[in-house]
Amino acid sequence: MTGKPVGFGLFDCLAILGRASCIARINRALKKVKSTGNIKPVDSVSPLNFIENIVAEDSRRNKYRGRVHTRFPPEPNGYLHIGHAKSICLNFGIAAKFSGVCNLRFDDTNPSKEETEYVESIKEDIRWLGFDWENREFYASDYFEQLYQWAVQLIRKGKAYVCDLSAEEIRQYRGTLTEPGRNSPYRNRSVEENLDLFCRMRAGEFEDGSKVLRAKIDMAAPNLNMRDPVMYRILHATHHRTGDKWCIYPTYDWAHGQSDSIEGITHSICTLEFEDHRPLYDWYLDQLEVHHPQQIEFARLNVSHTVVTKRKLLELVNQGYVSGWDDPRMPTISGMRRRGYTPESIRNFCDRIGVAKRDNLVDIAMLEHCVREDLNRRAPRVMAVLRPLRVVIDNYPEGQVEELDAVNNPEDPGMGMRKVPFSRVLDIEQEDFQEEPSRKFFRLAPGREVRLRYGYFITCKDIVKDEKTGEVTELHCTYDPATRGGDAPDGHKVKATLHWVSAEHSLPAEVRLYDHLFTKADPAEVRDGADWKSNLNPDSLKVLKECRVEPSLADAAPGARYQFERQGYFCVDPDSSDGLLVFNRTVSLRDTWARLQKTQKKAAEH
RNA sequence: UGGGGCGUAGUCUAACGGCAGGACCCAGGCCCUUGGAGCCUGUUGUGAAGGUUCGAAUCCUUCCGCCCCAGCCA
Repeated sequence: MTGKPVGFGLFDCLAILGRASCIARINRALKKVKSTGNIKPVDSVSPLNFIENIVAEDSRRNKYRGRVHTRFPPEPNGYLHIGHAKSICLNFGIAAKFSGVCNLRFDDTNPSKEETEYVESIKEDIRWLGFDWENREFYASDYFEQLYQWAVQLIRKGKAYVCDLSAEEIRQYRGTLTEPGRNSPYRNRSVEENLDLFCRMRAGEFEDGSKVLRAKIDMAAPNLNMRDPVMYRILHATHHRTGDKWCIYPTYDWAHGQSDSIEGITHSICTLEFEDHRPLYDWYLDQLEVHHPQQIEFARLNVSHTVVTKRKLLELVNQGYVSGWDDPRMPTISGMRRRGYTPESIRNFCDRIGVAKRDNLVDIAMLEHCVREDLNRRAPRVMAVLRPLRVVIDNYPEGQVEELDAVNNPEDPGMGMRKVPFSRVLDIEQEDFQEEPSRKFFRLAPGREVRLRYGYFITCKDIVKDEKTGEVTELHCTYDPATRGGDAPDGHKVKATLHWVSAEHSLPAEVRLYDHLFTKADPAEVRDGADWKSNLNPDSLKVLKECRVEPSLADAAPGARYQFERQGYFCVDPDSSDGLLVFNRTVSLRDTWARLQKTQKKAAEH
């Protein structure tokens, strides 16, 4: 007998059944006793996704000596978007979970599309999201010499050749999905000739497009990627890092796997479309007999009512449909940052949507939920009137100003209190008054009493209208001095509480209201022949210039986030100047009244 | 049509031969000085048909549907 303890605890359970199954059992058991006991379910550890399961298993079996090393490999040809955030969270997250590290590597193999500006923005965005690659900042262009030497090695093995076919001819020789390709007439050049030609390609003796280096694999392979893929092309272009040192550049397929290998990556995580390329990467690595990372593919993220491909985002920027990569309507990290999203909310979103292999279209409501949830806990409350309607309190002493106490955040008493000035002339929200109140509208109307938040109960006594338009321009009300702070001593209740600002003390502000960028959940869904941009939402931006905000906002700094009570979360835009605050609406509050109105309207239509 | 992948509520995702669970959305209720937040309740699901099994989302067979690949882009 060994000296194994007799007790049977959680860890034995874990060891025998596996973690996930064990937690499921415990939770099931707890659910049964939930009504009787005060026990919390075990949910502190979110279940592992399928990639993490693979890594966990590799770790357990001591593959790569238990080492876990991932990388995030962007091409610096555009700004990062929410889809990249998913990949970043995945790669850095796995490294963190399994005590490994994650590299940042720029896959900069195409000088004609890549720029330093993109490199800088990518680094800023990853840092802002909260991830740290320490000193592991790499570039595929760092490996150009090694890649070249490896290409020479393949030529020597008779596994690569210089081909003089034009791009068009290569396409024709490649065959189709159903028909095999034909061998290039240059496929059987001697090793010596290939070596000489490849060397002269590097030396700049040939025109762009006149020659390429190709792997010699199998022109009849059912996988098109194996039909003698191009490894090097001639490109007399200036590279953002290597300048004019090179005039031949490796293709992504030739560079990517070896770059991972050089960095000692254990798990190369990428998106589904590279699944077909894996046999090619494996072939290269096997021919070279170098470290062989394991590639695992997952489905890229799609989000409803927006587009998440760099190509389309670039098009929106270049054609002026948005103001730039950081337009707050863009699903880019920089756009979302400017819009007021927090890194925490984005990371949380990436956690919740999970990782799998099936195509997906995540409802943008999930993203909005995540940022509301975060900002609800953290954003200080403040009062702002977006579309002002003048209210005069006739029985309030002229010239009197009271400083009323207001709570900064009911979710967090630690955020303290502030003073808000109250006076005889106020502004309230236009939509908080109806002359002829509709069904279930319980805000201000003639003869009705409501509460002004942190202020007094007021009753609407009279309406002033514009003689020409008939539009209500001013309300005359009376207040009940006994209700200061918002409570009636006799205990009587009012059904509505309105936000307000003091006309004399409030500050002017511009507010930018954003809606979904596209009207359709899937912008690609178009009637025959129409462009995806025809689904652009014409009302995705509304600018309100007559807004008034409470004076405590005077020193609000760009980037600061607030909840405008009863309206939503707003973020100070860098466009703000000394005289004028500019706010972006990050997301509205959940609005049951608006939803009610919608259903009422629908019911009326039918 | 060749190759590669994928089908679990309206959406996303768990369950690894053993009670189909969670989140979002939606609907209702409680509470309330935000029609906010919070709390409670509810509706809806294994693409289809066979087979193996005491037991199938899970294994097998057939079928159906969707996505990716014919860049010297990544």
